[in-house]
Amino acid sequence: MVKMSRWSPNARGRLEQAAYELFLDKGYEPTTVADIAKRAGLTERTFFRHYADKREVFFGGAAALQEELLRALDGAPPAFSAIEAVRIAVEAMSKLMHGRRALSRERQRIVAAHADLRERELIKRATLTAALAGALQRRGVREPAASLAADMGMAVFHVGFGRWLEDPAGRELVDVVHEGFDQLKAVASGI
Amino acid sequence: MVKMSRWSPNARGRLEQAAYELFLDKGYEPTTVADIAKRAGLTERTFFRHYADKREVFFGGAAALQEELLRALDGAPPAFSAIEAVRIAVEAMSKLMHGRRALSRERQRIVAAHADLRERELIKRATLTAALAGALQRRGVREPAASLAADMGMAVFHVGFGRWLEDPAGRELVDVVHEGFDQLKAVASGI
DNA sequence: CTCCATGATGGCAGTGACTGACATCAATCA
DNA sequence: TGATTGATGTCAGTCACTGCCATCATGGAG
Repeated sequence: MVKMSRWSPNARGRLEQAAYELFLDKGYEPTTVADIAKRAGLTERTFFRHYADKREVFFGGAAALQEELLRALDGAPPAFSAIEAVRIAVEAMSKLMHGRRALSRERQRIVAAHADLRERELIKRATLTAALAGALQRRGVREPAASLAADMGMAVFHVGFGRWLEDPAGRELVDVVHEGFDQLKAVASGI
Repeated sequence: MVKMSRWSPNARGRLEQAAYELFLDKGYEPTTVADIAKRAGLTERTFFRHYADKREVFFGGAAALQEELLRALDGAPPAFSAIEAVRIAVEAMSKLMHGRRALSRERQRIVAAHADLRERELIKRATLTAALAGALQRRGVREPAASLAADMGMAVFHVGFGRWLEDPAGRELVDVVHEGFDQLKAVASGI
């Protein structure tokens, strides 16, 4: 039997939905948290029970990315080098963006326009990087190789992501990222 | 002849000094901007004329780093590969930290303890990275090699910086970073 | 010399993000 | 039946940050 609450279900999702609608409509800054809560049929106070702050509502998907990243890394053959394992993990994460290019571009447009949101995005990236480095260490990779490999992998992802959004050929992110690792190797071989 | 102002000189420096003293004394969050301004003999309103926000007072040195980074990159021999040029630039920037290890460690302790400040630090790093990538492009390096090389260089700096702060041997940052580039090459050769 | 523009500052009233404390009340469970 | 739980509401408060206007030495134009 389905549990019935006295509250409308999925408050968190309604808040996220309301936030996106309002951000697209009148922009990020002019939209107050009270506006978002009102549109979701809730109060400002309740918004802050679901999201630590106004920006967080934009980054609900980060947890799923991290799960996939770590899951894939753990699945990489033990014989793989650090950077090969990172490549597997980052490419697996990239597959999650399949079919989301238009959405991603909209979102990126908003994030790029607001320093607040860019800061938050960078911290999400740093968190992913640290998680990746930690998982590499548990795999037996020593420092600073683990941190460097993690940073390099996330750099390839980040650069690839930006190119994917602009790619006129409409390739898949996985493919852009895959190629990025080859380019990384080429650049590094210049030392 | 020296210009005499009716105001005490170096308001900006006094604000920075006051902020550090208060942050070390009672911590970052409990210190209000009004506290800082008062200690500097100014008002809150004036604080915000010198610093865009409360965090910015912590990152006054970033501009000097960027100048040195770009200056050194422009001075690198044209025949150098992208990553070699980046190495020159990042190592030059690293030299600016000479003799500042104790200070840096204090500062890092505060920054690490506050998500706000970590976010701001990441944006400073991203700004440096973007500036470096742009300078590489003006040098003739194409994308995505320029962005990848810039990201790799900043990753080496970042990882090296962390190791430098903890290094029991007390080596210079330049040396830690120099070694970091070799380790980067080793990691990348694993692809 | 007079007057005016400049520029760093102060004062003040506001907005909006975020927090702590307490109340509410349907569902659930002992 | 009665206690507990958990998501929510209400309210007052703090503090970062902004806009607007006033102040007032300095320096230059006339």
